[in-house]
Amino acid sequence: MKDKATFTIRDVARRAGVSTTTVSRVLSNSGPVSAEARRRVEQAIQALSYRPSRMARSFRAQRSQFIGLIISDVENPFYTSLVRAVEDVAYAHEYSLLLCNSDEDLDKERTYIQFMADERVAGVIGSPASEAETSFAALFDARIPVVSVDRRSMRTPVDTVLLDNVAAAHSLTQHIIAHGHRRIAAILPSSGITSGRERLCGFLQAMEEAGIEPDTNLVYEGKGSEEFGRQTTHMLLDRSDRPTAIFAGNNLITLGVLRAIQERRLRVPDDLAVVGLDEMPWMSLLAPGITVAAQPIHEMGQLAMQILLERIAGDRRPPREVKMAPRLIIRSSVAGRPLPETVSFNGNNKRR
Amino acid sequence: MKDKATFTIRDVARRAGVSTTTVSRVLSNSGPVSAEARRRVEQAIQALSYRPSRMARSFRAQRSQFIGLIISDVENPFYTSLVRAVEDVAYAHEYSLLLCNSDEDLDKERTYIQFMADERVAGVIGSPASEAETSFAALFDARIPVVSVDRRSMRTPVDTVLLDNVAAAHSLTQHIIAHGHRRIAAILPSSGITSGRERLCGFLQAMEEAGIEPDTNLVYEGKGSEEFGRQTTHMLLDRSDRPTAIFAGNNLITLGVLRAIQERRLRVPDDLAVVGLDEMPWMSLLAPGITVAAQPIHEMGQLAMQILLERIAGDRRPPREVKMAPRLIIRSSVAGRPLPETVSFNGNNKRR
DNA sequence: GTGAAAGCGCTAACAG
DNA sequence: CTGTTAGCGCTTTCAC
Repeated sequence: MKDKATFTIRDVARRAGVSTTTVSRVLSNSGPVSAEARRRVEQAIQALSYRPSRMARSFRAQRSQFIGLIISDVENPFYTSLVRAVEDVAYAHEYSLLLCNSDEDLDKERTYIQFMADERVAGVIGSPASEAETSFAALFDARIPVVSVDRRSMRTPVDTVLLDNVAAAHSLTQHIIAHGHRRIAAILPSSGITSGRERLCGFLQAMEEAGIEPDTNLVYEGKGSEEFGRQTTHMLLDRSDRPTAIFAGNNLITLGVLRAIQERRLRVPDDLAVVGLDEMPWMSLLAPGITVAAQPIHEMGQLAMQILLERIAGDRRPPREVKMAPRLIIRSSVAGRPLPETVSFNGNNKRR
Repeated sequence: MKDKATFTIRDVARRAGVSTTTVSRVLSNSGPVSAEARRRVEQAIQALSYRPSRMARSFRAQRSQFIGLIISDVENPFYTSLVRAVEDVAYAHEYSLLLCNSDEDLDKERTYIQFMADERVAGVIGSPASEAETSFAALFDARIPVVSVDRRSMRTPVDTVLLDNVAAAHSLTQHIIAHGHRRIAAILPSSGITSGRERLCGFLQAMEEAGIEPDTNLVYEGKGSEEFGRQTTHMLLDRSDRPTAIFAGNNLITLGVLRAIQERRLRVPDDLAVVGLDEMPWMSLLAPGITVAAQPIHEMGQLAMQILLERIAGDRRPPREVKMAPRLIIRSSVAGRPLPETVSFNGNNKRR
C-alpha cells in the first residue's frame, strides 16, 4: 500500500475484480449491485483509501458544486456576516464557497461574474456594485441562477433579498426629529446603489412628513466608506450653521462619523446627535451607545442561499423580491435633547 | 448568434476551419500558429464569445486553480482580515479562494481538509484547530502544499507564519507590571493551540522576571470566544481577592472582558486595568482606549500566500517558520495606576 | 505550421 | 445484476 499519489476508480475496480460501472454504482448508491460485489468494492475502497475526484465529477456533470459569492469587501462586517450565513447553508447542502471581493469596482465585478460563468458554478450570490450597470447576463446565458443581496440589479431580473431601506431610514430619521432636531444632516452611500437611493428616500420622506425642508447642503452621498463618513462629518462640523444631528447611512459611514467626532473631542449626544443604519457587533460597548437600525443579516444570507438552492433545483417561477424588516435599537446617542414637543414658528409646523 | 448555452473549443475550431489543437494553441499562446490561422481563430472566438471551460482545463491539468482557506470563523475580525489579504494575493495570481469555517471543530476541520484533497486544489492555507491533533496528511499524500497561519501544526511539518506570541504577551504583561500591578489575571485561548500556549508562556515569563508568583487561580484557558472572556471576567470579579488587571489573550476574549466590565459598570482603568492581544479596527473609538499588541495581519496573510505560491511553483526546500513582530499600541487602559513603585503590606491590601 | 488521436476520472446508456 | 463503451472539454504528444 505504497502511497501512489492518488487512486482512480479503475484502481478500485481492478482490485475488487469488477467494472468501473459497478464501483460508480456503489459510490453513488444508484443502480443495482449485488451484496457480494458491493462488499468487495467497499473493501477495495477501504484498502486504497480511495476518494473520487470531485474535479472529474464536476467536469462530467458539467456543473461544479461551488457557489460564487461576489461582495464588495469581506472586511466590511456586514458582508462578513453575510458570508458566514451563506456558507453555513451552502455547506449543509454540499456546496462550497468561492469568495470574491469586487471592492465596488465595476470592472473587477465584471471579471468575477465572467469568472463564475467560466467556472460553471452552481449558482451565484452577489451584491451588485451598481443598480444600473451591473449585469449578470454572462451568468444568465450560462443558465446559472443568481440571487442578489442587499442591493438590486436592474439590468437583469433576479431574485433579490434586501432590507426595507426606506423604513429603516425613515424610522431613524423620525427618531431624531422626535427629539426636537431640525438641522439634520445625512451622509449616505451613493444613490447608484439600492441602499443609498432608498435610504435617502426614507430620510427625505420623514423630513417631509415632519414639515422640515431638508437643507441640501446637509445631504451628502458618496463612497460609503469610513473615510467618506469621516471627512464629510468634518466638513459638516466646519460650517457655521452646523447640523445638530447626523444620520449615517451605513455601517462604515457610521464608523467614520464617530471617528470624526472623536477627533474633535465632541460629545454625543450633547454636542451632536448621531444615528446609524446597520448595527455592528461591538457597538454595544460604546458609551454612549449609538442608536441604529439593525439588519437581520444572517437571515438575509440564509434566505438568499435557500432561494438559490431552489433555483438550482430547477425552480422556474418569476424572480421574487424579499424585503426584510429592520430592527430599531434605541440607545442614547440622540436622547440628549430633552423635548418631545417643540413649538416651531416660522411659517410651518409642528414636529410629528 | 443565438445563445446556445455554451460553446466549446470544437465550435470555435469548426467556425475557424482549423483543428481544436490550433485553437488551443492560440488560447494558451503556445506552439506555432500562422498569423492567418490565429486571425481566424480569434475572430471565431470573438464571434461566438467563446470562453474556455475552466472546469475542463482544471480536470485536464489534474489540478484546480483554487486555494483552500480553512479558518475557524470568518466572523472573527482577525480571520476576516487574513482572508482579505490572502485573497488579494491569490487573485493577483489567477487563483481563487475556497472558504471554509472549521469553527475550531476537529471533525469539521478534518472534513474540509479531506475536501480540499478531493478537490485537488492548488494549495491550502489553514489555521489548525489543534496543534497536536490537526493533520494535513491527506493533503500531503495528494502532494498539495500547505501553509499554516497563526498556529502551528505539529503532526505534519509545513511552512508556518505566525505572530511572535511570546513577545506579544510578554510586553503586554510587562506593561501592566510597570504600572504597579501584581494581581494580574490572564484569560487565554486553549493551550491546545499555538497562540494559547505561547501567550501563556510569555505571560508567565514576564511575571517571573518581575518576581511575581502568578496566582494559578487567576489564569484561565478556554475556548477563546467572547463568551469565555465574559464569563471568566465575571468569575474573576466575583472573587474577594479580585485581580487589579486582566490580560486578555485574544481579540474575542478582549471583547468579552470589556462586555463584562460594562455589565458591571466598572471603570477602566480605575477599577480594573485591561490589555488585549490583537487590535480590532474599531478599538480606537473606545474611551478609554485599550492597550493592545497588534498583529500585522495583512502582512501575515500576504506572506502565507506568497510562500504557498512558491510551493505550488515547485519549491522543495524544507518548511520554514516566519515569526512576525507584534506592535504595542499603548492607550489608557492601564495608565490609571500612578506609580511604578507601590508599597504593599500584604495582610490585606488596598485596591489600586 | 498543422491536425489526428489519446486520455484526464467519472457516469450513463445500452446490451447482455 | 453486470460490463462495454462513449464522451464531458480540453491539452498534448506525435506524425505529417
